[in-house]
Amino acid sequence: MSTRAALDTEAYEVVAPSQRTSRRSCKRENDEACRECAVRSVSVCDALEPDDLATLNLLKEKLCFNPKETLFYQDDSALSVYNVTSGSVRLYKLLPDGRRQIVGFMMPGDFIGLSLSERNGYSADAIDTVHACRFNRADFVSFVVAKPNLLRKLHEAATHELTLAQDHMVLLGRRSADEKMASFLVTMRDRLIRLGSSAVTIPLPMTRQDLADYLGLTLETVSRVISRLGRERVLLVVPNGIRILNSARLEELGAS
Amino acid sequence: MSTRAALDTEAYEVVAPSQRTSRRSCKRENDEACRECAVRSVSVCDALEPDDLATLNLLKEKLCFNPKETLFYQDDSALSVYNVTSGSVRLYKLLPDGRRQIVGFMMPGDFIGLSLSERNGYSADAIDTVHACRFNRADFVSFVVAKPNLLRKLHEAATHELTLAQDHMVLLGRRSADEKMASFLVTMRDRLIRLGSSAVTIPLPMTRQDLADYLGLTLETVSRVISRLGRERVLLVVPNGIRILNSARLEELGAS
DNA sequence: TCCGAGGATTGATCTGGATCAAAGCATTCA
DNA sequence: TGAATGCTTTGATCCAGATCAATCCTCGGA
Repeated sequence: MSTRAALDTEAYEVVAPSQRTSRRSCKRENDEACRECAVRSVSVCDALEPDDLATLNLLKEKLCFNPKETLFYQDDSALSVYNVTSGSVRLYKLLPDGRRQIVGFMMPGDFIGLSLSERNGYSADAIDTVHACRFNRADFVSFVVAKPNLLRKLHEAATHELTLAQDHMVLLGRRSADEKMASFLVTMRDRLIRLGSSAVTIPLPMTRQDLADYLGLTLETVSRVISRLGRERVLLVVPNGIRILNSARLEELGAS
Repeated sequence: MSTRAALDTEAYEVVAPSQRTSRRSCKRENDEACRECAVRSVSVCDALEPDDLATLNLLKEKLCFNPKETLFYQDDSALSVYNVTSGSVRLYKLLPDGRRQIVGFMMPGDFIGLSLSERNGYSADAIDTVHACRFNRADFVSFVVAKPNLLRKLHEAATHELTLAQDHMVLLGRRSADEKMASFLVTMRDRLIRLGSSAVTIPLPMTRQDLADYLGLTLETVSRVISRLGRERVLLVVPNGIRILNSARLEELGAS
């Protein structure tokens, strides 16, 4: 059963998925080949030799999603898998009464659909404008079966995500609001550094509600914590992001 | 860096790992071949043909751990991977100040060390008496590389664990104490049913503190919730376990 | 330039679960 | 048989974060 109906009536407004009209502003850009892909080195595709990369290139469909547009819904049949090339995506699960837990933010180079399973375990929406490669799941699975290198890479990616999930459990189950925020910012900074950003300023395209649903807090608490850390000169709130002023203090708070 | 030092001085008393003396009461039982293994059908080994199973059999070492004995510590170099054949294991992460989050309970058929990575992402102790097959990690990795079937199975197991981890995040981040307990019991019951148990009574070999550290609560809250559900005739506390009396009510509370 | 909508912030108050404290209950060992 | 040890339960109180309720930006469109 899809959670689409629930979504439409709940607090989380989204844009309907898979409708050509809603993606009109973003044209297809299939001219860009996998071999020239900017995020290849940080994504699972890096496991492939030039020949196989060329084959993969034929399977891909480059798409663009507008802010708030939904890629797919939890429990729907999983027709596709995705590789994010730019922008940020929120992955989340909803309880029947509308409570939401964001289980991850996906960024350039991240692969969505590692489980290769029949149904989506969560919903996914674009936070800002998102570019992604889409693959038909069945085609992709067939391709993977013949490419042990790629399967190994997918397995590595899956176990890496599992490690992140376990860290997230510690955060949700055992940390205070301040620690949650600090830990999130430190993790985000390190992730951006790995993506090649200078990361003095951390861009936060998501709303306070998104942060709250990621950290297991309310949006008011997130706002208060950020304000307090601002007052303490640990960070500085800038438009669409946060600048870290006192990295040592933040790391101390977020220490794992 | 190992968290062993922290453990020794903290509230969670454990038995030192890898000392032959502490395992003296459990003799080696390498006579039991993989092909006759009771949990094979529910474990990753099921991916192997008879020939390969015989090879794996030579790699395995059947071990027994006493209650509270530690299999390995978080952050230590990962020398082995394990397949649990009987008993229960807690996997947990510790914060520097001793706060603990249990990230999973492993039961017969479960594989520990799916990530095949260099270091342990968590610590693991036996809860009750545990029997497990141990494999040298390097040997196991070499074996896997030549067996795509097994790699596929490991990947499936990893993504299944990821799904469980995501459900656990929802539980930790967005559910009340009652819902956490109910959801845990329902999940445990279904897991036992899949293992072939009747599961009218759910054995709980772990302590209230373990449950608390799994659910992101305190042991007092766990005790109070169980007492309340007992008073409401939803369940009955029995020695070393819980009997579900009102399954419908429990499922309603634990609904996802 | 003003207006409206969608965030974000801040304040006042409430409460679920934590914390502190004291029994209670089995085992095991002397 | 008693007493020590290691859970578990129950009670009293406290507090971090939730909830309820105004404002307060900020930015895009008229």
